[in-house]
Formats: sequence, structure tokens, C-alpha cells
Amino acid sequence: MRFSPTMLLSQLRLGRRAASSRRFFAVSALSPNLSDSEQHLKVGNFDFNRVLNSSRNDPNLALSFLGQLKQHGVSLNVNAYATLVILLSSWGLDRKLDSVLVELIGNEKRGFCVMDLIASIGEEAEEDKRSLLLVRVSSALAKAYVSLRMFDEAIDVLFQSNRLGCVPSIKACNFLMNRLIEFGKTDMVVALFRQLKQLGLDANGYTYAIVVKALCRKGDLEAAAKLLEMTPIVFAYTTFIEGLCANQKTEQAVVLVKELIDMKALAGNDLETAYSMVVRGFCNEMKIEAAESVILEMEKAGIGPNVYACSLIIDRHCKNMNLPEAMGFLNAMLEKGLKLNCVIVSSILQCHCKMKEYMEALQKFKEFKDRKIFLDRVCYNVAFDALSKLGRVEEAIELLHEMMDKGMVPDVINYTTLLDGYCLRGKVVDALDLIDDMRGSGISPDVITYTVLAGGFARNGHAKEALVIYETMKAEGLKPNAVTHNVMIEGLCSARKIEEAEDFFMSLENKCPENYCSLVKGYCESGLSKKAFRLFIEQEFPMRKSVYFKLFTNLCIEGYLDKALAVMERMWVYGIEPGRSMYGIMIGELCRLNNATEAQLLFDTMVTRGLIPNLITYTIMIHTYCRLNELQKADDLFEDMKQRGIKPDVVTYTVLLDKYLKLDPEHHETSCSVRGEVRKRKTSEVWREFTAAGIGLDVVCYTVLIDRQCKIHNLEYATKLFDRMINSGLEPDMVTYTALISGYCRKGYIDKAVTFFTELSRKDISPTGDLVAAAVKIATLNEGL
DNA sequence: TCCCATCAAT
Repeated sequence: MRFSPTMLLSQLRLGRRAASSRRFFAVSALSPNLSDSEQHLKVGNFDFNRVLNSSRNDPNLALSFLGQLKQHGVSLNVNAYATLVILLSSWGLDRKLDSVLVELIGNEKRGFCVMDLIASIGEEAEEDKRSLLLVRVSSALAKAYVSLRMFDEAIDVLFQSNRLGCVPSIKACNFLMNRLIEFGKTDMVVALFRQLKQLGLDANGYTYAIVVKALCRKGDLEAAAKLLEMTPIVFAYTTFIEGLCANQKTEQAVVLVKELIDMKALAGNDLETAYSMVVRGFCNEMKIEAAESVILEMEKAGIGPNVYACSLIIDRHCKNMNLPEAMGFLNAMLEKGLKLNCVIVSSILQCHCKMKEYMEALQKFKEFKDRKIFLDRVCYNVAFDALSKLGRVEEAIELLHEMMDKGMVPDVINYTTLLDGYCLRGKVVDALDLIDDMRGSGISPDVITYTVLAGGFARNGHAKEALVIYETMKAEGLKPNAVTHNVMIEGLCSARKIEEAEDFFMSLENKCPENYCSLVKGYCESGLSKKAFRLFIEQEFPMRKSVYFKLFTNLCIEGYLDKALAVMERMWVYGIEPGRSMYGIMIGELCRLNNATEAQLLFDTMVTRGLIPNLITYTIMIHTYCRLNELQKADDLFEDMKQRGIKPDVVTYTVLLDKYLKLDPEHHETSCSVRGEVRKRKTSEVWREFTAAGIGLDVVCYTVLIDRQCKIHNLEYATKLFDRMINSGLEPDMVTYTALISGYCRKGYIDKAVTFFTELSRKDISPTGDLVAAAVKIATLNEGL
């Protein structure tokens, strides 16, 4: 019987139909009852080498033959592999060789030790090609192990090959070292480097550069510098420059660059690269001015605006939410020949989103599109995000189609953003459909995708489904992170599924501080601020500012001032500065309770800590002192605020005016004293200042004035004020009417009072106690008539 | 086989 690959292939095809009749092949799929070992073909002494060698001029044929064999569970023996490897190597099919080796390593049933292959190849290869081949194969083998992240085995290959008398190539070694760095195994690189001599290997320039890189990654800049002295290779210096930048030593990198320039060791493209690294370093160190000055330096050296360096600077400005600076720099660079691209555009769009200026982001997206600037899927993604946050997910989907029509393929981030859009709108079913679409186009959801989805379901009250999603995610081998747990906890809480949230929280094996924060926030979210406080006060670690703020405001709203103060005190303990608004809220609450002492204490604390109270806080304090008849303190604060450049507004003036008017001797018709005179003077002083400031009067202010006129029985003027108020477009409120009606009643002008009362009742203003009292008064007076 | 590649999702 003569064997040829084609024959075997046709037999295989037949074999699918009648496997049992075949001598050589048992197709596992058709014999499910066989044990694992029996499922594999008993190849016996079948001469694969002959088959392979017979097709040595037709790689495709041989490979498809082997492919078919593999499908049927046939394993090659070590000699067959050796032949195959030799052939692949002679055909120059390096990539195929790599994948065959990867497969070989992964095949646990191969029945021989991988290093046997080297020995076998040594035996089978032709004399003149042997050593070259062995180097090639051992290198490929090391690479194969590296690609499987089996680093120890890869290093072992180097040593074993050496033992078998073949020296692996330094290239393979460099490759291995590079990958080791990629996976953070810098110590292994250094160890391997020390053993190179033992392996009979000579480090080349690349090796030095790689080891310098490894040392820099480790943070051992000194060792890197020392090693650098041993090599004159320029690109090793650029590696070191990069290392300095990555270790927050960009300043030193700059010095080195200058030295290298002076030594004429760095010029042209290499120099541009080094400068770009320095720019990146400064940007990472938030030294953006220094970064910009490097651009000028580059310009002096005749290097035009480098698009990467410029993009980094623009992006830094954008991340700092400093759009004017970003645009200023961009425009300056555009004039110098920089070309606008989609990366820069995306930074700008993203900046708007960060500042919650979604409309502006969309506007600019459209502008750039109209200007025919190519926008990539990152730019589209920012637009998706903006639309999603605005609740316009349908438009985002339209945009997705537009993007796809332009030939761009959406990635997992695009899908996740859109998914979030659906979840924000509560359209969880659409979100699930989108996951299907996504899977359909071959993209798997990642941790963030699942986090968005689980959070979306939780927030929308679908507790059970959220948990199913959470479990699915784990079942797919994805590891939920703290954020995943947090969105679950906070989502469930905000949907008032407190019990579910607590159960979920309890189920977490390793609770991190962030998880506690989320439960605190969650309790707040569902109005359980006391519960939140209890949990909060037990935790002895600093939290994010937003947690304190949320808990604090909720406690204030629900009137637990002492607890809110305890939150502030906790912040001081951890050296976290409560912001102006927290102080403001607390001062306001204390003032509401007329606790001016505590309020003043907090006010002073705030000032001591360098925070200047705002207009509202000042006004609240002034108002409180007025209420408590501590006019001197009110006055002092009033002067203080003006000195700080805070302009009093209509409310501040009204508060003071109201107080002074009430103290005015005319108010008490008969009394007249020196003290009264002072007050009178003060009243007109405030009034003068008020009108001079050109501030328009509001309803409350008019009402104060009207009330005043009513009280001193000047009803004519009160009515005049009332008319003026209406003419200036203001709508009188209950208090205004009450003041007027009471005034007219007091004077006995019942008709007038009734007129105003009916005018008021035609309007849709709900009566207050005062007004009811006025109405009763009117009724009584009418009776009297 | 080296340095560099910038922007987006919880």
C-alpha cells in the first residue's frame, strides 16, 4: 500500500462516515464512550517522517494533513515533530513554526519531554545545517514559552540548549527579557543578564538597553546609570532618559539630554524622541509649564511641533479642566505647523464632558466633523458619552451606526458607553440586547462592561437580575473589582433595596474601605442618614471627601446637627479640609437655631483655615445677629465682608434695613432718645449705600418698606410703594398683602383692606397664619360696623 | 530583538 497525503486525506473524509472500519483512525467525536487514552489514535510505528518528507515541497499539503490528524486526536511522536520542525524551518515558515511549538507545549499528551525535541532535531538534521537549525529552534522554543507566559520554562530552554551544546541566540534572549519586563519580572531580567556569560552569550547593544530599562522599571536608576557606562549605544541612553522620566526625575532627564546634545551624541530623530519623552515626563509630573518650555527648546533646535508631545500637553490641560490654556497652546502650535488630529479633538471633547458641558462637547463634535477632520472611535465615544449623560441614548445609537458606516468597528469601550446610556435611562432590556449585538460581533464584555450593567440593573430596582449579572461575570472568569461592588451596593440602596444591599455587602469576603464608603453613601441615598452615621463613625480610616459631604448634608437636612458636626470633626482628625460649602451649610443650620456662638466659632475656624466665607454665609450671620439684637456684631460683620471685597446684595441690605427700621424711634411713635437718633442716622446710611450700589429691590425688600410705612401709618406712601413694586414687574407675595391689609385694618380703612384681600384671594397664593389673622380682624371690624 | 506613539467606558 502506497501512502500519500492525498490518500490519507480522502480516507479521513471517509472515516467520518465509517470510522470503525479504518485501520489507523478512531474518530473521537464518533466514539464518545472510549476513555481518554483510547480516544487517541494508536499510531504504532507509522512512519510520519516518510509522509512528511514526501510532501517536503508542498508545505500547504503537509500542514493540512497534520491539521486533519490533529482534529482527530492524533499526536505526533518526537521524531515526527523533529521532521516537521526541520521542514518548517527550511520552508522559512517561522510563524507556523512558532505556533506548532506553542501547540506542542500545550499538548499534555505529547508523551515526550519538550527538550527531547532539540536532541531529536540534532540527530535528524543534516550536518551542515545542524547548528544553525538548533539555534533557531531553541530560540523559537524559548519564544513559544514566553508567548505562553511560561517564563521559567523559557529560561530553562536557554540553559538546556546550552547543555545540549547549542548556544541560543542573543536575539531570543533579548526577546525573552523584553517580555519579562512587560510582565513586571524585572528581577528575572537582571538575574538572567548576570548569567549570560555562563550561557556562552554576549550581550549586544539591545541587551544593554533592555537591562537598563528593567533596572529603571525597578526604580534602580543608579544601577541603570552604571550599566549605561558600559555601552556606547545611543538608544540605551534614550531608554535611560525614559526611565528617569518614568521615575519622576524628568528634571534630571533634561540635564542628561543637554549633556548628550553637547557631546553630539544625540541629534535628529533620537533627539526628537528624547524630547518627547521629557515632555511626557513633565506632563505626568503635572509640570506643564516645564513641558511647554521643552517645546520651545525643541523649536530652537529646529524641531517643529511634535504631534505626540503637543497632544500630551493639550491633554494635560484638558484633564486639568483648563480649556482656555489647552486652546491657547493648540492655536499657537497650529500656527507653527502642527496639524490638528482626532487625538487632540478627543481631548478637547472629553474636557467639556469632564466639566459636564455635554452640549458644548456635542456642538464641537459636529463642528470638527463638518470641518472634515477624521474623527476616530475615541472621539465618537466621547460623543456617545455626552449623549448618554444627557439621556439621549437613541441619538448615540444613531451615531454608532454613522461610525460603522464610515468603516469603523466599535470596540468594548464603545459598547460599554452606550450600555451605560441605556442603563441611565432605565432601559435595561435594551442594554441586554446591546450585549447580544456586542457578542455577535465577537467582542466580549469586560469587567467594566459588567460593572455598568450590574450597576444599571441594581439602580433600576432589579436586584435579582443584578446579582445574576454579577455571578455571570465571575463565571466568565472576570474578577469584579471594588467599583463593581460599590455600584452594586449604591445601586441597590438608591433603589431602596436596603436588605439586598446589606446582604451583598456582607457576602463580600474582603471588604475594602471603599465598600464601607459605598454603604454609607447608599444609606444616605435612601434617607437612612442615622444608619449611615452609625456605620460611618465605626470606621477608622479616612474616606473620600464626597462621602463626608453626602453624609453631612443628609444629616443636616434631617436635623441631626450634632452628628453632622461629628462628621466635620472626623474630617479635621484626618486632615481633610471641609470645603466652603460644608462650613456654610453648618453655619446656616446653627444660625437657624439661633446658636450664634457656635456659628461664630465655626465661622472663625473657617477663616483661620484660609477659607473666606461667601456672601450668603455673611448674610446669614448678619441676619442672625440682627435677630438676636446684637447689632454691633452684625455691623462688624457687614464691614468685614465689604473689606474682603464681598459685595452685599439686596438680601444683606434688606436684613440690615429691616432691623434698623424697626429700631427707629419713629417706629415707637413717642419715644425719642440719643440712641434712637444714632439708629436713625444708621438707617439712612444703609439706605444711601444700598441705593448707591445700584441694586434693584426685590419683593421682600419692598415688603419691608411697605410694612414700615404701614406701621408708621403712612398708608399713602405704602400704597405708592406697592404700585411701584408691581410696575417694576414684581409679584407681591402673601407677606406683602398681609402687611398692607393689616395696615389698612389698623387704620380702620376696611374697604381698602377688603379690596386687597379679594385681590389676593383671586391670586393663587395659599394663606398663612398672619393673613388668616388679618382676615379675622377684618371680619371683627366689619361686625363692629 | 532597542527607544516613541499621544485620546474614550464603571
